[in-house]
Amino acid sequence: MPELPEVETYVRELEPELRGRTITGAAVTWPRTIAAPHADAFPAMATGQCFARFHRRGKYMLLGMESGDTLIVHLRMTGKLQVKPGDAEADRHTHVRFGLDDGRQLHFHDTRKFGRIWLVADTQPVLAKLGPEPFADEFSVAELGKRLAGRRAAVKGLLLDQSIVAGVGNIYADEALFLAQIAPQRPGGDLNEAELRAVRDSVRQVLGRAIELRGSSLGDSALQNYLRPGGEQGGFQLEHNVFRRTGEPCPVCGTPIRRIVIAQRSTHYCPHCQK
DNA sequence: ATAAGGCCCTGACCGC
DNA sequence: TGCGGTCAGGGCCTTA
Repeated sequence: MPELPEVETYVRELEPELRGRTITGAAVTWPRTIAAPHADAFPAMATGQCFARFHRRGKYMLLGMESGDTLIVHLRMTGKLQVKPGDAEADRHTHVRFGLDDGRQLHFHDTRKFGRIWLVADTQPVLAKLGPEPFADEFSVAELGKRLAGRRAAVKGLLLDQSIVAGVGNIYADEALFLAQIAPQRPGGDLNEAELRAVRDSVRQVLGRAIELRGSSLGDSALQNYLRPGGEQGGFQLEHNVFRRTGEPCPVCGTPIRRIVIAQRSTHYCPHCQK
């Protein structure tokens, strides 16, 4: 599932492909994909726009246009944004197609149909609720402590809350808590300063390494839920310590990795190393 | 304010 | 082989 490292990879790899290209047309075949403007108005608003600089905020891709508008793309579970040859067919899971002035196409493909696209002049309303970027100074130990203070919910669930820190999803929450040696079911408000620092540092470490390896691709055959824009796999799945390794030995102590459910999400951890 | 549960979707997978 | 039921999972919405 695309989280911050996967979205960062998309932004880095798509910008050189698309920058300077002009959209010559757009077709929407699953209207709910378009969050704004209304799907009926989307093709006309997109047509004629030229791609400029790309950015990322949390798990949102921000494709800046020369006009100042921004095409915001959230891949959610299974979304993919891929540049294709001009004669590429749209399969049943391709819900938005853009024509480009170099003859190629840009396809938004999404098996689960949870992904969303906005084309807006002002990104602020879409991004307003997001917490700090993990690599920003604003994601300090003190700030994290303030956001977790008094919270009784499990720290794992709180790491998935995008208003606490932006960009962490199920894979990286589990991997960060393993590195931090914190049990995922611990109430967030119970962490002391050293533990908060361990969580903060581990989130950065795991996301940074995953960006270097261009994300995690999990082998779910047809549901292969993350591929880079060119269709290649990322490499961080080879370094997962706990995620989807239930029953396998902990790489540190050998205790079998345990799977539990927290906040309706599968959670994987080492019951010996994580206190 | 916080927490918990439902919902959107589809394909994989399981048991019979 | 075929079929029905269950599950995963991010973000948003509703309910308590």
